[in-house]
Amino acid sequence: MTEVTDRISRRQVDKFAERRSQLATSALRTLSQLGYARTSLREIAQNSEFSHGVLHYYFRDKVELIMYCVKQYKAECVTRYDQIVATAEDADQLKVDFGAALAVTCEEDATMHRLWYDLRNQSLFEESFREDTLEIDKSLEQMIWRIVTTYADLAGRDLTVTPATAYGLLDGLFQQALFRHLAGDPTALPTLRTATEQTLPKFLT
Amino acid sequence: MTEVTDRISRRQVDKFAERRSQLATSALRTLSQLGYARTSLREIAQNSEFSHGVLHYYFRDKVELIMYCVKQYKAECVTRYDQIVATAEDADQLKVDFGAALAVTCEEDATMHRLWYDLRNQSLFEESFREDTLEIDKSLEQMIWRIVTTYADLAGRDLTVTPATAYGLLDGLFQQALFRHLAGDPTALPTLRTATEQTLPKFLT
DNA sequence: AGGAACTCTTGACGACTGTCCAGATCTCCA
DNA sequence: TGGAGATCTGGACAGTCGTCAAGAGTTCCT
Repeated sequence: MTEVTDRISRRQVDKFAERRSQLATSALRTLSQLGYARTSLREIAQNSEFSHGVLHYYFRDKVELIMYCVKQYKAECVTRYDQIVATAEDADQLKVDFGAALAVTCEEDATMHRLWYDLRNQSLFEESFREDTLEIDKSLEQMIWRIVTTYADLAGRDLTVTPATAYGLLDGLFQQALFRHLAGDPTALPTLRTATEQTLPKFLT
Repeated sequence: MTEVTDRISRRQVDKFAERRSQLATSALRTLSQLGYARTSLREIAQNSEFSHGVLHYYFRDKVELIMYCVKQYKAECVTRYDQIVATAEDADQLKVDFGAALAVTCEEDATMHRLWYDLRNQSLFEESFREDTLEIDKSLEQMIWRIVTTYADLAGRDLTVTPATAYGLLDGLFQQALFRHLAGDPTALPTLRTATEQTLPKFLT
């Protein structure tokens, strides 16, 4: 008896979770196109295959939906450069690969990155966003730190920056490149590559 | 005749400009508290001594009002560190003074800085914001460049960064500190100081 | 003193928002 | 196959939004 209802409820839970994820994907697409300030629940529903009422069947309110979206986005992000770390053989190659990877995602995922910066900024005004945003930011910092420490290891040198500083500096470069790229500046991405390659060595002793 | 009407119209123009500026100041206060997404014209008017209708007497629409606000904010910003540049006597002093000044404004003007980052982000979604935002960003870059070149001069060394890279890196540090400070992290401001002091030397040969 | 021009208030408008709910539709087990 | 529960629709709700305009109030010159 318990086995059966467990199986049932698990299936229902899975289906429930699947639809939540599906709706979150639609929401992310709309959010990344319009930004937080201009995205309404009706707009999200219109870009999905459901009506607007269903959003409140799967999410308590707008905040819960957006937070679910942000967390789903996080999972995609934090492992983005792990392969570069795993396959790097020397410091210079890691440096070049990392700069190139930054430029690639800056171009391909531009709207998602711009959404991330938008939502991170919203957390400065909307208290309910803050906790999750800080958690994601922390994991991004750790992701950068894996790159930087691997780079130092391969170079056989010590680091002169803290994890937070390394993340702050590189995030500044990336954000600047994203702005200029989205503004139509064709030099934004090459500049991001060279700036990254010139910055990483400065982290070493 | 022309003289008189000129005098009149100039006085009227001045009064018109004064009231615009006054309304923009109210708007900036409200915007910095609520953020772009949550600020309405009625809210702005309520935090001023006028009714909401007057906003459309002095500004064509919401976009023109906010752009006027941003430009007014710009004038306050770009000369912020000029005195430090003017009075600096050696590189180490400039380094320390600059880090301290960043930490001070990060604390005292926290809500205005958060508004700046909010509006700069909006320009990634709202095309009409872009031009002015890029212009302000450029002047901030030049402001940072004045600091950095003065620092290199006093140190008697050459620079290894472009103006854009120096701005991107330092802006990343500042933004990170602003986030953590507003999130209640008491180490944010001391960390900003030390990180700035440790970063500036990395710009030199 | 009168009147023209400027300034401001007030209320209205249509559109849009998040939320909720009654009921239609679907799924799936007994 | 029937019916219970899960899922989904579409409309209604009370608010808020930007915008506008009619008219009251003010200023200031002749």
